[in-house]
Amino acid sequence: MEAPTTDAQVAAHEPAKRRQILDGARRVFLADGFDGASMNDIARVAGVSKGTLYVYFDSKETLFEALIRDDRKQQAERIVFPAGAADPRAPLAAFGRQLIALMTQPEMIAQVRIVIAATAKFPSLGRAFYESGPCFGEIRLAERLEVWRQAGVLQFDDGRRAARQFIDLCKSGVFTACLFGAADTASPAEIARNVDAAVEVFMRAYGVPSAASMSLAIVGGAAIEA
Amino acid sequence: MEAPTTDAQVAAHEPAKRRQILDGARRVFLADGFDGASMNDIARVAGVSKGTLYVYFDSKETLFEALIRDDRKQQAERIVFPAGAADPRAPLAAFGRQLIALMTQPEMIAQVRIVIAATAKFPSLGRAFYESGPCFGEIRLAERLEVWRQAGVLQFDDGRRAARQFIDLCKSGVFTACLFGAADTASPAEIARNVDAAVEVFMRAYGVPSAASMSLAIVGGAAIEA
Amino acid sequence: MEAPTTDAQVAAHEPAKRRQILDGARRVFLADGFDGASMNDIARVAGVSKGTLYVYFDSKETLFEALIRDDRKQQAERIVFPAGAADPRAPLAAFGRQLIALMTQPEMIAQVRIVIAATAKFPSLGRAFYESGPCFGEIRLAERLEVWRQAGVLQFDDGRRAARQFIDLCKSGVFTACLFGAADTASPAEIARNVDAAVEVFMRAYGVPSAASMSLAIVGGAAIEA
Amino acid sequence: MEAPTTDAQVAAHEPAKRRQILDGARRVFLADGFDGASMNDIARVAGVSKGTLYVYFDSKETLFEALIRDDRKQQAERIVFPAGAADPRAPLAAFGRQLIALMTQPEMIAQVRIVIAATAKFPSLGRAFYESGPCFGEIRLAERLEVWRQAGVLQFDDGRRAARQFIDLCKSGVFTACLFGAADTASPAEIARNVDAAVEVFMRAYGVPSAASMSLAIVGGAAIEA
DNA sequence: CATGAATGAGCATTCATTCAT
DNA sequence: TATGAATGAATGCTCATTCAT
Repeated sequence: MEAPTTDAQVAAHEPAKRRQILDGARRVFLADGFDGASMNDIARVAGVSKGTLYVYFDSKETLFEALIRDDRKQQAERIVFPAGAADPRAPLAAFGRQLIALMTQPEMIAQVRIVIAATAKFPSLGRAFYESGPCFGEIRLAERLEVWRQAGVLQFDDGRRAARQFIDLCKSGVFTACLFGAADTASPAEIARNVDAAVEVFMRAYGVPSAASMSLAIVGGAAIEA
Repeated sequence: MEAPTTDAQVAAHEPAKRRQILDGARRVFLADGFDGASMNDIARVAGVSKGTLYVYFDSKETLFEALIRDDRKQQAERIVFPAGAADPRAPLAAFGRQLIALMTQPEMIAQVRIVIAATAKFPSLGRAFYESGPCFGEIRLAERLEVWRQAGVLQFDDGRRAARQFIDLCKSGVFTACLFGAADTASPAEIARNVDAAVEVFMRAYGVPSAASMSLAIVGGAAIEA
Repeated sequence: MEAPTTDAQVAAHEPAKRRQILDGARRVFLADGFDGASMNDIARVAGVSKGTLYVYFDSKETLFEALIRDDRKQQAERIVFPAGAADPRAPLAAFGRQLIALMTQPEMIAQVRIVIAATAKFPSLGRAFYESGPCFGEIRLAERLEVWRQAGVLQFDDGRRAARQFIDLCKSGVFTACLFGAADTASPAEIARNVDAAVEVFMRAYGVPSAASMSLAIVGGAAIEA
Repeated sequence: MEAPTTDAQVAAHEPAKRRQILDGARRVFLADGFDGASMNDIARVAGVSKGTLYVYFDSKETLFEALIRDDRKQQAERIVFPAGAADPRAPLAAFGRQLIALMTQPEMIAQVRIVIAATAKFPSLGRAFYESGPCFGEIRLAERLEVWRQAGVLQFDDGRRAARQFIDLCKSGVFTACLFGAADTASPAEIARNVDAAVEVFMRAYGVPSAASMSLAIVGGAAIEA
């Protein structure tokens, strides 16, 4: 019933108006949810007529999908991954704090909620979100961990798993609470405490202890940062 | 010219019919989402008239809340927490496997999705779910960890945080993937692998190196990752 | 579809419970209107079950009709008609004040409103109300006027018309305003002013300038309009 | 995420369609009453879709109010008030006959009934009706009476009250009977009789006895006017 | 290409009435 | 006789979508 939609539409029509519609749609969808949002509201907020909405997007569902996919593309680039350093602790902590601060922002929570809800209806959408979000961050972090492993300050078999575990340890307790509305946001102090605990656990599990690493560490700073 | 009811209705009338309605409602809500479910459908699936629905529950919202709360109550009792044992590894692993198997069941995933979606609209519901679900498990696990701490096999400052971290390490990578539809379910093998890794990380972070294990640990880096 | 209802039901069942139902029905109907009243509310306010309602009355309409007819019977007896006196002015004024005070009571206004509304649906009910209310008062007043006419202090051809005109002059300006919600009630002062003006107009139109009153009237003009 | 509209909608869109809706609404409301009328019926009778109803009017209530207000506006203009003339009798009688003929038309009776019923629910509507109907006529008539008073053919203190009394005398007996369904309409003959009686009473109460009548009045009328 | 009036199926909810107990 | 749970048609209202302009 659709057809070449996806690609055709991404390129179709005035890109400026397309963007304008998506911006209006984002505000309304995030505020009211997929079902709660009405095309009327979206048209009004976007400043176009209802008819125009249907020129650019075949249906409410199509518009929603396009919106989520577009957003993902932009957000992945906002995160700064830890630069190499002799001791992973500080960079990991900085990365964790940054990540959790981003993830617990109300708009991000709203978006995650709506995507999770939509996944039941549009499985491909949830998958796309997962791959460009959690998965993407995991891969990038794993690349950094690998550098430290090669430098001999970390040891693990499965870098992806270690990266994932670190991220989940950082989220532990703050993200889930926000998602279920048990907390509105996480305060910087709370985030810091949580991330520090995560770093501690992570380092005990994967840090190379011993005189060996110590002696390495003495000279290792330079080698590590890759 | 109205009535008190609230409590009367929560517990009201024929409990069998109440259950019958909740069972129908569960099927429809999980299949179609909160907004997607129609009271008409629920009545049909439950095998009662629309009017009867409103005799037992004041509104769609009320019915949904009752459903989620009831389910929570039942599910909390299904989990068996690790019994005391000299070595925490096996009990923790058993607990983790059981927990993750439960959490990655398709119906559970569907329910979590719908609750997260509903949290945007009814924050109290999300909070209730969080408290009787994630939070509850955390507290119970923390109690067990405390036993081991007093037995001298674990050491930590904050038992709640440790418990939460263990659970998040178990979920790491499988639950989130299911939630976003990136995986349909987790295979027992996958769960086992993930939970074992979680136990390993947890024990390295919080385990007390006893004389026995210490000798292992000296050379144990290699042994561990298996 | 009914049958011997009216009479059968008037006599049927426990008269005490019948009264109890009618009392509850009155409160609800007057508060909420015919359509606004629900049989549920009536049952609750009357303190009987919904089923019992239908044992005593065939339908909501039947109950409503019975209620209005019963009420009419009682109210007609509340009015005291002017006793004979040499000069009609004082008795007429007293009667007028009493009548208007009764007619502008909020409950009476509510009842008149609901009956007028119901007349569109149940014409016989409006007619019954009219005959036992306005019409009845008119006839009784006409009887008194006739006494004065025979005493030679009033003169008119059509006693019914004169009576009706007097009543309408009394109501003039206060009753209609209440009926349309332009006034909540009429204050005693306002009623008195209006009734006095009515008496004045009525006496100028129908009073016989007797020798006695004439001598008064010669100088009395000033006294009158006060 | 809503709109201003109120005024926009009162006057909004195609005036022709607005009129079309109001015409349909009038037929249904007058036939079935406010509660008895369904928006579905109104849409069908008006020949528009239910959705269109709500484009032009925010709610059933709004539609009803607009209908009543519009009708009022038109009807107020239909009445011709008595022109000045030396003798008020003929103009007053003509005015009275015209007014009562209008007020006893079945559609007018139906509308008055429905407004009175609605007043219990929407007091502002009753008040608006009163002010643009009874009140308005009263004021206009009082203006004419004043002309006669200045010409020396009528005398009174309170022109508004006199006007109101004249109107109520005209209505006396016919309007109330129609309202309660005790009469279907008033025949021209009946109206004429009633209005003539009203003029008679009114002139005796407020007329200045002319030279002609004065000789008669020498013993009565003159004294009266004070 | 853009508009916004029009559509009508669909929704949550209410309520007069019935009937097994 | 009295009950109140159950019914299901009907209600006011919304909204994704279409289409004439």
